[in-house]
Amino acid sequence: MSDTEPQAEQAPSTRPHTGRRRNEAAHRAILDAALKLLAESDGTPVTIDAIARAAGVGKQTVYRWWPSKGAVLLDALTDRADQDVPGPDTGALRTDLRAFIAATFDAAQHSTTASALRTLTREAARDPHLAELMQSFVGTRRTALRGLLSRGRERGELAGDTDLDLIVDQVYGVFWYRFLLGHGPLDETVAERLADSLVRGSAAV
Amino acid sequence: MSDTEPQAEQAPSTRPHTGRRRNEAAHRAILDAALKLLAESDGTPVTIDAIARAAGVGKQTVYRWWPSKGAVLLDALTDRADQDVPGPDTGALRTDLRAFIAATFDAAQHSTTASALRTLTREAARDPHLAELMQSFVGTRRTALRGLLSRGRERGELAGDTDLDLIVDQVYGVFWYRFLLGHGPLDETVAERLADSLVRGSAAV
DNA sequence: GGTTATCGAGACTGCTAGTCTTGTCAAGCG
DNA sequence: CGCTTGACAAGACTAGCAGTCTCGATAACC
Repeated sequence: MSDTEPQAEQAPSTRPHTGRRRNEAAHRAILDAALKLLAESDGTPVTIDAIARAAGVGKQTVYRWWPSKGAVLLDALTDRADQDVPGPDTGALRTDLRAFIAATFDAAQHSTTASALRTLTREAARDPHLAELMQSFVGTRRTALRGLLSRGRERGELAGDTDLDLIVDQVYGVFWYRFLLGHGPLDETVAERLADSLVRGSAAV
Repeated sequence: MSDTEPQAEQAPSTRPHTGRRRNEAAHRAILDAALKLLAESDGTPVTIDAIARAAGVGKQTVYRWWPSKGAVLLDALTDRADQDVPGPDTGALRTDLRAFIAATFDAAQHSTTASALRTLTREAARDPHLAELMQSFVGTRRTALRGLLSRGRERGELAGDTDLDLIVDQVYGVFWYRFLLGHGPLDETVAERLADSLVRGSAAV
């Protein structure tokens, strides 16, 4: 059971001691180890002990820089994940929305990010601190989508009384629901169908 | 910290010993205690120890009848929750859907069920066994909704190539998303807007 | 050159799921 | 009647994990 993992990253004793200065190499090793374990474990929780062992650091070193396990995990994910939020502006709501949704679905397909995100979500269910951190991570994207919809409404592509927040939640609702349960596809076809029906459903009369 | 709870249900020593026969009173006491704790704890996990103590039974008695904590919790919820799935049939898809969604939203508003369901979901994130049990619980409702949509499509109220599963997931996606995060309302107005835009979005041409 | 902050390692606390133990009690069987 | 047996309440125990604390080593800083 103790040797099932590829075992660390070789770095344990290699890394030079930096005395009273912060050891940036250790910082990186922790993030790398966290991301690696997050990506490998499909669903099963990632422990701090495992991260520390894989990074070749003491647990105290982890807790010196991050307040909780959740913080480490989220940091590891955002560190690598493309932080750039899609903000397509093709001039037409339907195509903007198609692009946005497709990009969102696509980003979640890359297996490394996917299993990391899945694990992170599961952990967030128990860790309020992490849940809060994830809220702000997700908030950025929600805001971008809302802006995109708002532009469309101003151009008259959506009815003036359209509930934009509801549309945002329909998009992310479907996304998370399928992403977490995995009972239906999240491909480009679905993205287009969803975008089209959302626009039609709230089109100006 | 040990006396914050109303403390048990008085029954501990009151309940008569049934010797070699199963004690149905204990069975009920466990379910009642589980539901009560589930309803009281908003978010914070419910422990088996707490259930056993509140029911005045030994932990072994709990595990004699249920395989895991999750099984007890789900059993407690389904035992009380209205198991009847809404299946309105008004003759028109738009009104059927409005009624179905409104009923779903409404059922989740009753505080007892709501916090129980929320806690249960959080636990399911960590307990695969419970997650599986919940799938079948939820599956019944998904099937009912899909049937409702299918009827509408057959009546020509939806385009023939409509992706019914995507609509189902939009409904439950929005529901769970808002239910768990609580950032937006789940009232009748939202139910109607959602139903209307879904029908319009996939209406036959 | 002494102080000080970081480091790796790992012991330790506290919490919880699930198992095992013990002594008790009544039902069923002879 | 009296012994066996299964369920029961209580709680000790194991195992796993988050987060804290301790310790000896090391190098920066004054």
